[in-house]
This record gives sequence, C-alpha cells and structure tokens, in this order.
Amino acid sequence: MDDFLAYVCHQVWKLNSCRKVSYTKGRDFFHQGETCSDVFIMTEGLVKLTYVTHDGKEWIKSFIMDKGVFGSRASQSLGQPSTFSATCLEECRALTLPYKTFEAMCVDDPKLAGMTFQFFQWLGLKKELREHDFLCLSAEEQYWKFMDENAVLAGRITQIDMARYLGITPIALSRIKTRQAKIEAKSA
Amino acid sequence: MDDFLAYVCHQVWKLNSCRKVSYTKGRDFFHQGETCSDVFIMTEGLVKLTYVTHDGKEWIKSFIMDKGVFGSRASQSLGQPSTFSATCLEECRALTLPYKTFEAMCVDDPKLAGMTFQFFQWLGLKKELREHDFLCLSAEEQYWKFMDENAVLAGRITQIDMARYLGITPIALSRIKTRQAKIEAKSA
DNA sequence: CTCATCCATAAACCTAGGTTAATGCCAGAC
DNA sequence: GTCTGGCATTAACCTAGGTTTATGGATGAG
Repeated sequence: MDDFLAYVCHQVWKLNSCRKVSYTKGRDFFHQGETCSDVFIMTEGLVKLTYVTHDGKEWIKSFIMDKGVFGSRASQSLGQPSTFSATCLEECRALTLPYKTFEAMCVDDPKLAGMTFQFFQWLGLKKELREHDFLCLSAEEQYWKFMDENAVLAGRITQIDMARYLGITPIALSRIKTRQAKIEAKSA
Repeated sequence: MDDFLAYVCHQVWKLNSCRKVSYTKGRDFFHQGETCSDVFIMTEGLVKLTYVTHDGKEWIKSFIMDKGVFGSRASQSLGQPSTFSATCLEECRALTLPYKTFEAMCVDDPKLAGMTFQFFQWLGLKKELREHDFLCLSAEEQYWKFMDENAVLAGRITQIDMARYLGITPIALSRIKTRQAKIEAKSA
C-alpha cells in the first residue's frame, strides 16, 4: 500500500496533465450528485467521504488520513454521478488527474498496473472487513475496534464524525464511553 | 460480469489441474478457520458465505446463485485461514482450481487478466453498496431493497437466512413483514 | 399413517440506541 | 474583554429490535 502510494506519486508527478491542489478545511474535493472522474492522490491532510441520505442525515463511508488515494468509482468506471462527497477535515494537499489519464498510464506501465490491481485488492479486503464488522459486531465492539486500530485518527476527528462512521448517533457514542469509564473505575 | 464467467469457465475447463466438483445441500466448500486458496467457479446451485461469531451466531456475508465465482481472498492473497465458510443451500456444481494456477493463467492471458480486474472492480462496487446500505438504511428499508433486487433469490432461501444477511433476527424480519402487510391491508 | 424436525409467526418482556432538550465548555470573531 | 457557534455530556422519553417461549404448519423418515 505504501509502495503503491510512493510509486503512484512519483509517476504522476512527472505528468503535465497532473494538477497540484490545496484545499482548506471544510471544502469539498467533489460533491455527492456531481460527476467527478478525477483521481486524487492526497499527500497531506484529512478527508472524510460522506453519504447524505434523503432525510438529510450524514454518514461517513471512510476517512483518508495523511497519504492516500481516492475518487468516485461510479464516476470513473461508469460515468455516473458520485454517490458521496469528499470533504476536508484539515487543510489538504493533493495531486489530481483524470481517471482516463491514469488508465492510459497503466497501459504503458505494467508495474503501475500491477500495483493498482494490488491497491484495489487491498481496498476490497478493507470493505469486506467493514461489512464483517457491521454484520457481526455491536456498536460498542465496533467502537473499541476503531479505537484500537485508529488511535491517531481518533484524536484528529470529532465525536460526531466518529459516530457517523460507526453508524450511530454522537449521543449513543457518548453513552458507550461513559459506560466503559464506569466499568474501568470499578475495576481500578 | 456474465462475460467474465463465460470466459473463465471456458478457459479453466481446458486445464487438467481443474477439478469438477458436485456437493449436496448442507455441505461446505470450505470452512471458516481453514486455509483454502482454491478458486470456485460455480455453474449451478446456491451457496451462502457465512461468518460465525465468537458467541456462536451466524451472519451471512453473501449469496452466490446459479453462476458465480468465489473463494477466500485472505487465503488466496495472504495464505491466511478463511474468515468465513461457504455452504451449499442447494445441490451445487463447480469447477475448482488453485489460486496460484489461476494467477499463472492471467499472466499468459491478458484478456483473462483484464476481465479478472474488472471482476474485482465489480465486487468492490458491490461491497461499497452494501456498506452504504448498512450505514444509511434502516432494517426495513434494507428488506425492501433486498426484495426488489433479489426477487428470485428471496424465493429460494429461508427467512432465517434472509434475516442473517440483513443483520437482524428472523423474528424482527417477521415483524417487518406483518407491519407492512397491515399497512397494505389498510390502504387496499 | 405417525413422529420428529424445521420453519414462520406471535406474545411478553428487556435493552440498546434514537430523539429532544438542557447545560457547560471551549475557541474563534470582534 | 464579550459574544457566538460548535462540541460533548446528561437526562427523560420513545421505538426498533433482541430474547425467550409457545404454537401451528409443512416436510421428510420410518
């Protein structure tokens, strides 16, 4: 994964069709409902990918922290509008290029193609894991798993966003925390 | 997706390292906790992929109906034990071959490699959609969506398995159905 | 045919999480 | 400094879903 990022960055950087962008906190890379087939290679910052439901509620699909690659696959592969938005939670820097250009690069560069394939495999495994967690874990178990595996990220987001990622309300998350704090106080 | 299946079947069928298997209802293709790096190309039948949690509860990751490809990616890519089981809900026929063999085939056959890449993309999109549904939809909404998109499948599985797929208990599913039936009776 | 098993439904009760509203805290704007 | 807006917490109340148990129907074995 880190290899992929380093290599992609290096190769894309050489292109003249690649743009370097810098967005402030609160800005959107792209917006749910818009078609955006660009690939974003983030080098610095923190982004959330969010769905907004018909009744106006926001849920968080994932976070991308520091370095990472993201984009709307629905737009890239099918030309459809994005089903989610990408919003900066901190000042962000990224390289961006059209997906078609990236595809063309892969045709010319088998190493890049192979690594991209690996990247999609990795992404697939991550999504499979999240599916597992939604299916098999309680909200409380999901919270502990999240804290375990994302200690740094947890310190950089609000409780609202953490709850929206776990699929619960911020109030429920607060309850889980105090419940746990009481248990810890008892055992101490 | 259908193209992929037809092509894979055709190409794999020519191999002598490919086995043709036929399993009866109730049997497992592979078992959670075992390492199984085989690729299964089902030609007929119905399979469920299931997680069993530490407290003995079963949850269904997905169904494969009629024709489809499945296997444990954790075993294939990482050599780790499978996190789920694959169980026949009906008599099943499939071709099976080691993942390494399949990989080798892809190296020799760029068309197969390309289609496999597309297949993984398609799989990724499906998982992303399921993530979206778990995040954004209520149990009831998920049920309606499932019935809409999987009318045939719905008729071939028990309510227990449908509930285990939606992430609720069979009792809750029964309640959703009666609730809806009452509303329909009223409006009729 | 009978018996056993599995499945669907229903009722009664319990619990986790959603909803609304109030409070206190902190940080940035001015 | 004050004012403001966003965040975290708490409480009170409500609802969806889980748990347990019972019942009736369908199915398959003998």
